[in-house]
Amino acid sequence: MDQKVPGLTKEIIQARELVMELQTQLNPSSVSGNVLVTNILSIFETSLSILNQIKLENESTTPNSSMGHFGGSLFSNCGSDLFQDGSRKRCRKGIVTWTQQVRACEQGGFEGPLDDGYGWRKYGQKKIFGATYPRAYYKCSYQSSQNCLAMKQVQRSDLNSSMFHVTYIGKHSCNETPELLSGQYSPNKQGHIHGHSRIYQEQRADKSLEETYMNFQNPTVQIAKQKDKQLESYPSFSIYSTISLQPANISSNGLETRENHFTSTSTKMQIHSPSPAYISTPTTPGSNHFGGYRNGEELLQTTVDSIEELDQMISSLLSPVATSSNNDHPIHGSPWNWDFAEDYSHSY
DNA sequence: GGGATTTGACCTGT
DNA sequence: ACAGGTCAAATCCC
Repeated sequence: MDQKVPGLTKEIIQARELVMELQTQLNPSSVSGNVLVTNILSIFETSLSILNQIKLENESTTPNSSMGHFGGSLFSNCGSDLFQDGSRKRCRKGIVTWTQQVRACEQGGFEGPLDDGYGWRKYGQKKIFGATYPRAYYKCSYQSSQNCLAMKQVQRSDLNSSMFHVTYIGKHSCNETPELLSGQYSPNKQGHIHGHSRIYQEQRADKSLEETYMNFQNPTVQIAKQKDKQLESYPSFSIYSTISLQPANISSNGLETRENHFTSTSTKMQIHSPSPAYISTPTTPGSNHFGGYRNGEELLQTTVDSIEELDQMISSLLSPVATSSNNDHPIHGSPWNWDFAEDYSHSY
């Protein structure tokens, strides 16, 4: 098997390039077409991650990775968190952690702040051994004022530089609710966070995102950037996260069986949403749902049976209804099922 | 002025 | 010993 990994990796990379080429020839107005292509690319990304992990496991003397991988998200069971780069994450007992893949699209403009509407404060950035790009560490802005212990780590994918791996650690205990889903997280709306206007906050977030992106894009950039910050002309891009529409097949030990990613690609779909962490979802095992999560709490879920329905859902998400400022549930009238799912909680 | 980010130093787990 | 994670002073930016 391990001898075949390089060949298989090469084949997948070739296929991915072909799909990328196909994507450039797609009609931009074809939502479902773009969704499918994006989903295929995401599957390639996942496949490459798996192959890389297999390779790392074969190379290491500790082959027992206990990382579960669900769709675009990775759940840690905290036994031996083996990352893509082969590094291990410190075990955090009793704390929910999950990873999601967030796509950065260089062609687009900024669709909004990098993060999920919560306020994050960057407290560190570290070069990770064996990884091309550094990992950035964030804490909830309200850690000190509200003792919120939520954190996240952002690292650009080595295998697909347009993808970021975002690891959320812990749930928010602060009172601040993300405003994107409630329609208040609009660049045109003002609010105040800790004495700063929302606009200022978003400008900071956008700048942070931009700089973070540049750091991840080229680890050496930050040195030059520091000297020449005002003169740098950065490319614009937007961040999209993935939504898994089909749950991963889960084996008896609770971990996804990898083969099923390949055999069920016709029904396992992902769409990219302009609202990053809100709609992205670690797929809940064992249910055929389309869910959204917000820092560990599932926001919504529904079942998708057809492309038409998917289109309708996307339209709902992108419609003005979804950005109405006074809705507790901003996607009224959409085919979403607002029954909140059981906590998928992966506390260990 | 004050909050956020940067980054080298330090801490901690393996 | 080493690598990941965190701290905190310096710096940035509004």
